[in-house]
Amino acid sequence: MNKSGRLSKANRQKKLLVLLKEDPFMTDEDLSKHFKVSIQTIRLDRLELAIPELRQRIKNVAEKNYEKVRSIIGAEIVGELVDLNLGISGISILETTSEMAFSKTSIVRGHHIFSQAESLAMAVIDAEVALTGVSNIKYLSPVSAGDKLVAKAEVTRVRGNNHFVHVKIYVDQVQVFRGKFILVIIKSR
Amino acid sequence: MNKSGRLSKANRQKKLLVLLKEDPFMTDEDLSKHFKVSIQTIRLDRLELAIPELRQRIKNVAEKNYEKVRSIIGAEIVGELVDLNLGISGISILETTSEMAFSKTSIVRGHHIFSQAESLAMAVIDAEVALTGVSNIKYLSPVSAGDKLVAKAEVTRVRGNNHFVHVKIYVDQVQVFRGKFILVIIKSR
DNA sequence: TTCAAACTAGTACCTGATTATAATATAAAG
DNA sequence: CTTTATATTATAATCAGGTACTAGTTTGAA
Repeated sequence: MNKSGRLSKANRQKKLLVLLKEDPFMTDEDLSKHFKVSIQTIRLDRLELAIPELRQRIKNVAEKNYEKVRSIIGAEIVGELVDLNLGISGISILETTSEMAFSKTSIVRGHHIFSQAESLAMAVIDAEVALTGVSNIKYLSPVSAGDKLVAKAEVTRVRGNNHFVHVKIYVDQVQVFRGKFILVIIKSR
Repeated sequence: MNKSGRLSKANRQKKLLVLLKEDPFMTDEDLSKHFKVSIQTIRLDRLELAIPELRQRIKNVAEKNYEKVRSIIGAEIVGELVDLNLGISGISILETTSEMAFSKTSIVRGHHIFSQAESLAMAVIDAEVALTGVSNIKYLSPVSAGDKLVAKAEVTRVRGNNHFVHVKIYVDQVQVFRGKFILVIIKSR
């Protein structure tokens, strides 16, 4: 820090990145006041760091989350369906992120794993809507944020409207989850 | 529709609302081309319908979802914790929305219900992080979008690091779910 | 002291708007 | 057919939050 109470360029730019990550809604003017430098300096910093302007940043946040909310909350299937034999088996992949995990341990919260399994189980049943009746599940070992979950579902038995689906989830070939789902078909396709 | 292929004012304004709900990222210019009217007409429409300008709309989307993504994906607990006796019992409430349900039937996807149960089970255990080991769950009857889920958790047994938690979920006093969770404490508080 | 890096200042221009005022088109009614 | 009301379009000035560029000023270290 120099005598006028300002930070060095490198220091300022580092803090700028952090600041904008936390609050992407700050104008150059806000930032110039915050760092006690001119607007032009902020602009130069953004240019050097390849940080887009306020409106673009807001738009990015909007688009990213617009997508995200619709694909996560409203997903018909959690994860990405990579293989499907309707009524027989299916495979889905879910890339876990730090948001899905406990911040202290980076261990992915169980319900994300469950969600992938359940939605895959539903996807393999060839019916307009199936509803989970009963399931028996076991988490075999903890999953860390960043792990790529590969879920494999197999229909093991069909008895009337009841479909028994077995789902196993792996991380690098190591099984981390298994679950038995009993799905009831509401209405056939 | 008049002879020049344009819609009536009322009709256009109705469609304008729908269009912007679907895609809030359209400029006045985009809209004027879409409806084959002048930009000024679009502005008058927005004024009459009290629709904010593009940038404000984008900002709204950004802020709303910024919140949402962090509170839904990153939630430590799904639903709202309304009562808690650490190590003994707890109650949480989850207001279901149409996004949590299958669009065709409005039946809430099972994993949302499971998530509420699991995260409540974890909350009642007095430990820094607990991890679900095994659970046996049953969906007793379908939940419709808009239903208010009241989850009640009770610790039924403690054996070393294993905690047995029973969770029941109700809609209007009627039970819709039950689940038995075995939680393993990783590290005590 | 000097010299380059860092910073500041100023100008012209851009987009997607605003507001206000005026002109014109269209449809319905007298 | 003309008047009137409503709807639409045009025109100009202004704004925020920038970009892009040029030019000048500080400042700290050699």
